[in-house]
Amino acid sequence: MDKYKAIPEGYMTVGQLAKKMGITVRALHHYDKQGLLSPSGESEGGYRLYSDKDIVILHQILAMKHLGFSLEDIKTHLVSLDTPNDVAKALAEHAAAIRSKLESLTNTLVAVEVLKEEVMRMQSVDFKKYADIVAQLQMKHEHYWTIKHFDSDVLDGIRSKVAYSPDGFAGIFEPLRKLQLEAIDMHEAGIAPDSEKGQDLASRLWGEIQKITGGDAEMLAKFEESLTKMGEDEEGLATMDEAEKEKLMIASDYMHQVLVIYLAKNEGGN
Amino acid sequence: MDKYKAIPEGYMTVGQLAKKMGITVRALHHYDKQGLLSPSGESEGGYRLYSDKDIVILHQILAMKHLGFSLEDIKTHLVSLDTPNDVAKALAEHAAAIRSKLESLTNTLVAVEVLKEEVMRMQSVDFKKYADIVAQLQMKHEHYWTIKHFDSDVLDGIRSKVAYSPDGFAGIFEPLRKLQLEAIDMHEAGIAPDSEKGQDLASRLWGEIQKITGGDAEMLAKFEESLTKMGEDEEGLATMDEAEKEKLMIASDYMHQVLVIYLAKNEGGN
DNA sequence: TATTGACCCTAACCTTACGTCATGGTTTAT
DNA sequence: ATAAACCATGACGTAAGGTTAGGGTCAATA
Repeated sequence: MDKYKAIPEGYMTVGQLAKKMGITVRALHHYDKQGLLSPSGESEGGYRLYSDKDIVILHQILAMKHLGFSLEDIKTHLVSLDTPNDVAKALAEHAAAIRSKLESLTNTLVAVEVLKEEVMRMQSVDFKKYADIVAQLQMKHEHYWTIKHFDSDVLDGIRSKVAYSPDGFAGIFEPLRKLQLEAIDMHEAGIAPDSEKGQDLASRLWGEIQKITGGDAEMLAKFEESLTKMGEDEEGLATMDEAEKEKLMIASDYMHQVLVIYLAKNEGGN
Repeated sequence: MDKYKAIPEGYMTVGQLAKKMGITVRALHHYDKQGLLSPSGESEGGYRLYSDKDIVILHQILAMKHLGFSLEDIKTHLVSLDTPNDVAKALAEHAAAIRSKLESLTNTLVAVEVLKEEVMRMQSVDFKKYADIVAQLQMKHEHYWTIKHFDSDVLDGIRSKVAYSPDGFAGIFEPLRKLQLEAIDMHEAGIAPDSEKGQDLASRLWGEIQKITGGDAEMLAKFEESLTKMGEDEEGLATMDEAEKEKLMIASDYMHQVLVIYLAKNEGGN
């Protein structure tokens, strides 16, 4: 009655294990070759024989895969023999990652539906709108104080970039945000804007600005302007607490100083 | 002041377009070679020159890509010259797909958090639990009346499969659900269970059952039993309306008849 | 015991959407 | 004219297996 039974004691072949776990034989072969799961037994003819111990490991592999880990990451985790606390920490981190994915997927959903409405209402298709919608949804996040006071022309000009870049908004503005934080640190450390470190910051900052504006002259000018007038806008600042506001102003001020010197020195070059 | 300007009238080179849209030059090359977007101009030296018309197309490409379409699908849509209504329909379909992804991602999130709690509480790691949690979340859906009355041992035995199969629950039970619908149709058409068509259904049904149970004898028996006693369970049926209940019973009955004959004929074989 | 059918082995090429060189030509500023 | 910055084509690489191909192995049957 039972086709699979006479195979060695307590062992399963690839096919049996695959069926049981809902994966393919090829996947098991792959995991073996990649060193993720080598069966603990072998038949005389060279068949892979998996034991219960192997199944436990396979469960871990599949669970982590379901969580979005790459096989390579899974492998290192398997070797690292982590304690329950480590596991809990990793799970918590992953939960956060999933949450942000959920958020961006939700944005996408909204964008699709808004676009659909547009298409039906206007009886015409304009996919450029899609980028605008996606970008605007992403820019709404209060979290990104980085750009609160940018000229709206600048923001308009980069919508496509924000929408289509692999990591969306963050992918574009995260580097800039880091530079802002650096600027604050340097200000607090009393590093002079015309010092080597200050000018190094300026150089990287200018590079980022170029990247973001795409070298477009008009946008470049407006972008610069936006940087220097950060903090003047009362309305936008209303939602921030004092500490944050303070930081923003310091960063803005320091970046401005540093840039002015940098650009004066490198007028023609670069 | 503007580095890029002396290039032909109203044309951009790859690099300029790439910067503007936040993608890479390589991607544009790729789209060209795949026949998705060939620039409408060319310089004497063989440079690709993109016009505004090309940008419109690129917007469509990038938007659809963001929505999760493959380049190949995008290509067919681009040539199909769809009307606004077609576009709206496609968008609606995609919205549904996104919703189901959202749902499964939400499940994943819950599973991760529950598992984390478990790990912290028990101070031990058991990844098998993960599959159980994920599977149970998926099985909660009322929608799947297919399996409402299955023996709980059967359900226990396939949790890993449900959790890890690429399309989750649906990936495993969708074929079975289709067979149920077929059974109803055949019953209504008055096709005899021992006719050729009836036995064809039986054969496919048996195949599915084998796939789901993985050929395990014990589970196979229970699965069969579950099929035949569908509809007896009052509690589970309470949430269905009459029409659905009726259908379920018809399907269950017809499938049973068909299977009994099939198994009697193919006792030893197969 | 020999055969059969279901299963297993390894090897090797295929897939997506580009990233990343390598090599060499083009444009434009100086 | 020459360099800097851009562009072209070509070819190989990636992740996680899918998919043949060619050929052994296992367990049951004749």
